[in-house]
Amino acid sequence: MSSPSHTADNFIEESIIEDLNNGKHGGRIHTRFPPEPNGYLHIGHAKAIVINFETAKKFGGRTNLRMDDTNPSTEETQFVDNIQHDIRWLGYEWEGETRYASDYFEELYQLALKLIDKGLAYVDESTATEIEAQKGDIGVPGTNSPYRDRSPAENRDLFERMRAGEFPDGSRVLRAKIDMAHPNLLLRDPVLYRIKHEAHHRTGEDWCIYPLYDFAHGQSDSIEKITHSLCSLEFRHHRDLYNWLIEALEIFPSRQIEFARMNVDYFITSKRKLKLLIEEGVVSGWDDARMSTLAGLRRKGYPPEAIRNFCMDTGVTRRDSQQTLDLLEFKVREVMNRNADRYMAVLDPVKLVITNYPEGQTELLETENNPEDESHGTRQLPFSRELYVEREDYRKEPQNRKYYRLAPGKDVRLKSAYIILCEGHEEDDEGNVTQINCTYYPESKSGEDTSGVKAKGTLHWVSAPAAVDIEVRMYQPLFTDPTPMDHEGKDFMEFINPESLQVITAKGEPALAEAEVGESFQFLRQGYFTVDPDTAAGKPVFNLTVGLKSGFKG
RNA sequence: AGACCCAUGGUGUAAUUGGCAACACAACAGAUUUUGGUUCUGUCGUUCAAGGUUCGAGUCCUUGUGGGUCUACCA
Repeated sequence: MSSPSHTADNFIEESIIEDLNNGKHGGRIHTRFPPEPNGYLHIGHAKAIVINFETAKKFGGRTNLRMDDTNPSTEETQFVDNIQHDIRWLGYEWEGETRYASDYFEELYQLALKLIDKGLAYVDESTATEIEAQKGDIGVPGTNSPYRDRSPAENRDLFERMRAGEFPDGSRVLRAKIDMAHPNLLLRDPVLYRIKHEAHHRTGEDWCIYPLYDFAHGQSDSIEKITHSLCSLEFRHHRDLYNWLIEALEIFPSRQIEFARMNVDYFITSKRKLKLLIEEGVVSGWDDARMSTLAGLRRKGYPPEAIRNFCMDTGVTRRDSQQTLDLLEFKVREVMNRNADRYMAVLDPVKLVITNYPEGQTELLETENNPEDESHGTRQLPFSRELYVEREDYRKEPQNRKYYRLAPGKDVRLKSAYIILCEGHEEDDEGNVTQINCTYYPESKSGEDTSGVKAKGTLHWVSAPAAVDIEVRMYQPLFTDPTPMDHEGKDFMEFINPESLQVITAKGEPALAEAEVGESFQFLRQGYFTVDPDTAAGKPVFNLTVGLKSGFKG
C-alpha cells in the first residue's frame, strides 16, 4: 500500500507519516479511544476523541471504542451507554462493536503466565506499604522484594492459585521483574495483577484477580492491532513500561504517542471534583448546563460541530495549554449564527404603549427567520398597541449622541414593524419606569417605509396581548476564576460563582410556545438559546447557550 | 542517582525542517447593517536568557532560567 502524500499538521501526524514511509503495518492506521466507564465524558475527553478519530480519518484509518474496564469497584454499565451516546452526538462512529478490556481477561491472564514462565514476573506477598517502601524515592534507588527470586514454577503455581481464589484481597500481587533502581519509578517492579473478590459489571464473578492499567491497556492495544495509541502527556512514563511489555510478551507493537491535555478557562475536568459539585448541590446533575461534561454542553445548546472545530483548531502539542472561553464561545456563535432562526423575546420586559395606534387592533407583520439563509423563510408576527420592550433599551435621558435606543424625543425602529417616536414614561414612587409612551409613524411600516424618518437603532419587542411567558435560564461561568484549581491553599469550591444561574420569566413571541426540546434560536440582540428538556406543555424553558457579541459601550 | 517533557504577540497555534516570523481569538478603529449581531477593511503587538556553529538560527549545539510530569494493589 503506497501512502498518499500527506502533510503533517502536528507532531503526531509526523510520527504517523514516518511510520507510513517506513512501510510499517502495510500503511494501515488504527487508533482507539479508551475511556474508563466510571463517569461522564467532558470537554477534555472531546479533545482526545477528536484527535483519535480525526487522525485516523485523515490517513484512511479506523478508530475503535474500548472501555477500559479493569477495575470492578468503580465501573458501571450505565456509564457505558452515556459514553457511546456522547461520542455519537459528537459526530463519530467507531469501528465495529464496542470493545471491552474485560473481554480480554483470559488472554491477559495467559500473557501473565507467559511473563512468569520467562522469569519476568513474580508473585509478591509484601504488603502495599512494604511495596511502597521498596520503591525507594525520586533519585533514590529502591530495594528488592524478598519474594523477587522465586522460581518460575513456584510463581506459576501461586498465580494460578490467586486466580482460583485461594487468597484474600491484598495478600498477594503479581509484579514485573524489571529493575528496582530504574530512574523511571514505574519500572521498579510494577504491580501487574491484584486480588479483588468483587463482581465485575460484565464478567460477574468469573474473576477475582484483575490486571492493572499497565497490564491491560497496552495489551488490549496489541490485541486490537492498534497502530497508534494516542494518549495524554501524563502517560509518558508509562510508555517505557508499555514498550518493555511489548518486547517481553512478543506482542503486536502498537506505538504510544502522547499529547498535551486541553484545559479550558472556567472548566474543571476532574471526575471527582465534578462529582463533588453534584453531591454538594452546586449543580443539578451530570447534565447541568453549567457542567463541562458533554451532556452539560449539549443541554446548554453547544452544537457538536462547534466543539469539534474548537478541538481541531486549538491544535495538538506537547505543551500544557489553557484555552480561553472566548474561543470556544466564538466557535459556538460561528455555527449558531448560520443555523439558528431569529425570534424575539424580551428578557426584562417593560410595557410600551403606542398612543396613536388604535386600541384593540392587531396586524400581522412578516419577518425573516434567518438573514444568513433565505431558505429559512419568513413568519408572521402580531403587532398591537401595547408591547413589551427591554427595560435596558430605555433611558430617561439619552446619555450621548451615540445612544440609539429609546429616550424622550428619540426615533427608534421596531424590528420588522414601525418606527416610533418616544414621548416619555410613567414611573412609580421609587422612580422605576412602569410604562413607556410612544407614537408611531404609520408610513414607516417595515418593507414599505415612505415616512422619510431615519432611525439609527432597531429594537426587538413582543406584542403584549399575544406574548407567551417563557422560563429562561441565564448562565454565567460556574467559577469566578478561570483556573479555580490552580490556587495554592485554596479549595476550588471557594470560587463558585453564586450567580452562575439566574432563572427569569421572559415575554416571548407566540411561536416560541411551540419550540421543541433541543431546538436552538437566536433571541434577537440577546444571544442564542436552546430549549431545555425541562420544557413541559405550555411551559417552555430556554437555556442561554451563548450571548451575542456586543459592541455597545453604553 | 534522579529521569523525562515543555518554552514563539494578551491567549492559542504556524513557519516549506537552517532562508522575509504567519493564522485564529481577544483588543482597538472604520465601512456596511431594519440585530450596537453577521460581513468587510485596517491597527496593535511575538521567538525565555547568555554563549556557540553558520553567509544566514524560532529552528542546530552548550550552559542557565522558568513551568510541568513521575514514588496508587486508580486509569
